[in-house]
Amino acid sequence: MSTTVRTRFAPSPTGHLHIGSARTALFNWLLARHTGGTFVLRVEDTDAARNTEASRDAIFSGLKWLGMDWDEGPQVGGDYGPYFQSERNEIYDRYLAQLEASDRAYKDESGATRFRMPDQPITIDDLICGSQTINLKEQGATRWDAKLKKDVAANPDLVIRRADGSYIFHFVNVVDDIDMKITHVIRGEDHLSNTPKHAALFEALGAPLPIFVHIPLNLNADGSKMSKRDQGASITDYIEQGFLPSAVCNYIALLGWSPKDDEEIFSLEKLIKRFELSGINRSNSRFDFKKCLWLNGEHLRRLDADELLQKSTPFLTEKNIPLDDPRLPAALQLIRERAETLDQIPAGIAPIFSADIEIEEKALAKISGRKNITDVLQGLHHSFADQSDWSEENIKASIVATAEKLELKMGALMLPCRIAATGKAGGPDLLPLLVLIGKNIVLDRITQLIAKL
RNA sequence: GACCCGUUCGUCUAACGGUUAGGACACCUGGUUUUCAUCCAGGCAAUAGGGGUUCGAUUCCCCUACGGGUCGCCA
Repeated sequence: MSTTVRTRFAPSPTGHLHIGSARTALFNWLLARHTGGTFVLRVEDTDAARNTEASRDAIFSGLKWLGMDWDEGPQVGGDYGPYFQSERNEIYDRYLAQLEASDRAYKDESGATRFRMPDQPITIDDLICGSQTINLKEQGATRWDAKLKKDVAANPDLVIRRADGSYIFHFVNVVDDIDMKITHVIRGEDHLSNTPKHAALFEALGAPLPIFVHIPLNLNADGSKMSKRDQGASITDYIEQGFLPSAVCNYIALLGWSPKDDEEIFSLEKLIKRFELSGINRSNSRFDFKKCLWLNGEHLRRLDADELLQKSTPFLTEKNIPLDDPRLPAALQLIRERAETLDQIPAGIAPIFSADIEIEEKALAKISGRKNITDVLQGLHHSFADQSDWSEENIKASIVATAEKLELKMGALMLPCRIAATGKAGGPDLLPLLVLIGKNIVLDRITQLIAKL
């Protein structure tokens, strides 16, 4: 048996959990789960000035919300800790001593420690991008100055420790991957160009290279780079808008990875089963929120009643919809067929639970011009009032009877009836909705609408 | 600017030299539901451009264009 897969997600806690980072985490997590390996969470907080506790918590809770757990890391521990880089200085000191002992690192005039870049070509193999060879000493001898817009002379030796003793990303990243026995480094393609440097460090530390997997980046819908402020960039956007974690995972998995067949609605379990590194493609992708929305609707419809209630609860509470109302389960079943996100649920079923409704102007405009609108509403009112058993069948019978009396088609009465009862032109299936609202309230609302016209 | 990666319908993608270039979202049209949504059927729509290699290129090679990335004592 080959060695067990160990992957890691190594976020820097300097902001919220970005959707692109979430996807990187997901790919690492999926590979570990697919292969029965280990998923490690490591917090890269070596930049004390930019790290915040709030950000760290947002990342943890974001991962958990998405459904990802970690086998080693903060909160759960593990054999290769600590899992905060800020607590690993002794380990870094030890590895640094190793480099210094072999004269691969030295202190420069400013007091910072530099890694002596080897003067020979370094070749890395990337599972996605192929192999590439580069001479870092040659290429590092100049540096692009963005302001001057030209190359300037530079020291090719990599700074790995600041004069104040704190360590630099490239060094700690490599040391931790060695020390934590990471087998697959799955990360964004923005790190591809850094990888030869990392490979040089691995070599100097006498460690074998992990398998590098640089995944393509996600861009905005217009092709621009996705930054923190862009729509849908933060995982909290999805939480607040009522997306389901499984749908978000499903969608981001499909950005850059393909099962190679026509299946595309995946639960987390199914993703684990199907995920293969060979299904990752090479080109950047753009976000398509409409497809994400569609996928969310699909996941919403697959929820069982209990899950639906549980997922909807925060959104219902926010809009003061009573959780203990016996009509709620039926209402949720009614609305779930046409909701794409959880936050669309309360508005759709609010007419059942709130005493007052607001008549939308657009809706009103659709019927206010009709000649016989008052007759229609009065006819419905009379016929409804006569029903002693407020059932779907009887309501339908009332509508049909009223339509015949007025020499109209049943369809012509549905919209006025809907607007009277809910204030909206669209919504859940009307007959069961009327049942749930209740006879007396429906009658009152018809009366109120007549008064308005 | 140098180096690196990429480029199939508007978008996500399939097709590991031979397909009428497939699927999905979006969009459009019809049907079902006497409402709304679902659903069903159909339609629109792509190999960036130019050279090779080959009997045959979406597929392999080169050039150009475009997009993205890297070039920090940020991660």
